[in-house]
Amino acid sequence: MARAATTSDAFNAIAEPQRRDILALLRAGERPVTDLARELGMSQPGASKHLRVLREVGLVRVRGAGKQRLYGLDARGLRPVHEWLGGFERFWNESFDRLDTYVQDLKQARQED
Amino acid sequence: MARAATTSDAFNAIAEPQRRDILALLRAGERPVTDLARELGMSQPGASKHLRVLREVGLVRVRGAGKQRLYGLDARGLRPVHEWLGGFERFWNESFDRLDTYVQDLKQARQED
DNA sequence: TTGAGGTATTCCGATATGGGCATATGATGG
DNA sequence: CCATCATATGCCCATATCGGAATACCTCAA
Repeated sequence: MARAATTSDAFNAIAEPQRRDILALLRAGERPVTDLARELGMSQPGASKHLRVLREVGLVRVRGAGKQRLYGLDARGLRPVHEWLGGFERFWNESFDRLDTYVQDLKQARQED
Repeated sequence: MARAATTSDAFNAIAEPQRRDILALLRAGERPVTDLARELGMSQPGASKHLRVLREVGLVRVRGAGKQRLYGLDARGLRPVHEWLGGFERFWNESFDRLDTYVQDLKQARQED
């Protein structure tokens, strides 16, 4: 089996940096494909492909506007990610502490050599 | 070019559901590989591989304990993800609104057919 | 030392990726 | 209808993936 499809969920979709960039740009408002491509330094087909992925996981919506197609952010798709992360927030500081004791253990072990 | 390596960053590491499950389990405390494998219904080599990835992006720490190796959570690695997401929280409700108007546009367009 | 439990690594196959390029499809204005 | 701009798709490549199976590795105990 290969890796899960990028189109499977938001977690996979935002694993790709360029797609994160696209989403970030779209916070400023709707944009046509070519705009995004130019602004992010990618090819037009490249942008279209990434947008397709984002569309398929529901992070982005399209709207025809004359010849153009305006892509807009639909941030609700990020909620599952945020919720999953929420389960870990309380461990951030704790992890710091644990690491401290861990590092001290290492030092001690080194002295015992 | 293929997809970015899973070991490249936390975003890629948590794109895999089983790895998310491992991290979630580790919130309850350190565990040896076999434990995780059994509890999550995966093979021992499978668990080891996922743990390697998590180790390489710094989401997990190991500690030898006799024959066993205890894996523990290091949730700090999730911070970048959380921070990136933070930039979108304020768009969640707004997106709702936008979607409403979008749906209404669709309805209207359909009536005009 | 040898054996045994616990874990990591290697090799394999099937599959999905992202990028470049060419080209198909769409919509608009003459 | 045609030419044109805007976008989407298809195809190909090199590469990375995850999973399974076999096996190498490590640590302890006898």
